[in-house]
Amino acid sequence: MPVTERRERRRLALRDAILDAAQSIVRDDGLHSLTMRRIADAIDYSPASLYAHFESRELLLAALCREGLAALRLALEESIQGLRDPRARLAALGAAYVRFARERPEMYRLIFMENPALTKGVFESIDSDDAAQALALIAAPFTDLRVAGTIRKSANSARLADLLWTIVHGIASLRLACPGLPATGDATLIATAIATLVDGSQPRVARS
Amino acid sequence: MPVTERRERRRLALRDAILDAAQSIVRDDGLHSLTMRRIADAIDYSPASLYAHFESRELLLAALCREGLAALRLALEESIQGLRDPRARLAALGAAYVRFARERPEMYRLIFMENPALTKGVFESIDSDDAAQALALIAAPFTDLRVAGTIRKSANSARLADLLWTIVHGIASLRLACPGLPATGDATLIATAIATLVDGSQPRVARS
DNA sequence: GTCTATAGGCTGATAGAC
DNA sequence: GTCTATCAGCCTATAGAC
Repeated sequence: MPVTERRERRRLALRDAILDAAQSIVRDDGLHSLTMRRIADAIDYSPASLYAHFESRELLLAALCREGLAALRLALEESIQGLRDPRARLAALGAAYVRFARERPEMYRLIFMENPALTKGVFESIDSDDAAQALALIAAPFTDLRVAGTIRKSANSARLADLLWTIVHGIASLRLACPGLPATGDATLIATAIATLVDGSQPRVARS
Repeated sequence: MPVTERRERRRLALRDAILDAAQSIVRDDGLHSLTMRRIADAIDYSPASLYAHFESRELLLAALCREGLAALRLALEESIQGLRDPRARLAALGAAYVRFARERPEMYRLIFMENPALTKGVFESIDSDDAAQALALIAAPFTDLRVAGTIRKSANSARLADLLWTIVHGIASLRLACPGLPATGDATLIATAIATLVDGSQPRVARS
């Protein structure tokens, strides 16, 4: 209620407006169209004003990146709401991951394909353990499968999760990079991946 | 020996020199440092001269991209020289693929992570069926395994090859994008991938 | 084919008035 | 905090002389 608090709220609102505008520009016209001038135009401010809220374009991109990563984690979480079967959860997670990349390709590019320094910085920034939580989301079903005895006791669920992440990232980034390749569709790739990851980790039995 | 032939040879030599210079710049200072000016400086010509050999920067990049793709295919071919065991060939191919991306990160970026239009154009250009041949290289061992009865008759080697490509591309591009993630090392990821792809495709047997 | 010169853009960021 | 004006730099590509 004090004046300074009101001011602070206004300040944050403008900061959000800047990030929202940036997001729209990235979504509509791609990452390389995101210039300070274009953001300023979109919110009807002068380019110079932006520097009162973000020290540099680089830091603005990092903030955008963090928002995107949080959105990705949310999409993954929502995808497994109500699913109890571990295999079904893996399938849902894989599909949701690839769908996110398809629906927001430029955001996915920003997070994972643009600037290693940016990506690394965001993944290391403390308030964004979104990454770790997302990976934990993927690892949990593998642990369940191991406990249930579907896959062998020696199976390493963290390693399997890393591998599944690698696969869905591979699918997503290949789609964004060379549309049409590989020829096998998303759903088939994901299904084959999960089937072989699980079957290939079954308890060993004697074979004829 | 006619004059025109000599001239043509000189012309091609200069074209190669341009591409070589471009390659060095990309390798040393990254893709975004590759400007017509810098190439011209490197070969001691004026920037304008380059346009006598490449219509535009875009077409120069496409030529560079094709060279990179050919080099990748060559690296894959060399990696399996003398290897007869299908599993060993798969392992070698995977390792060689990821090594290529690690050793020439900016080239890998150019081929697969930079500009979808560029990548698509290169993959569609007729003289670069390097892509198809590289994929065939990966599919062959799976076919051998099927013929040998190690994996089941219904296994689709093209699909498994697509999946393995997706995996190694996933590894490669994650390494370039966020160094250190995932925590599992390249070799382990590749080994786990191949082991599960093969084991997960074994003939089904009765289980206790 | 190669040159010089330059057109015609764009960019991120800052100084200083208000 | 926001503005105007601008710095200082980069870029691709072309015109026209030789």
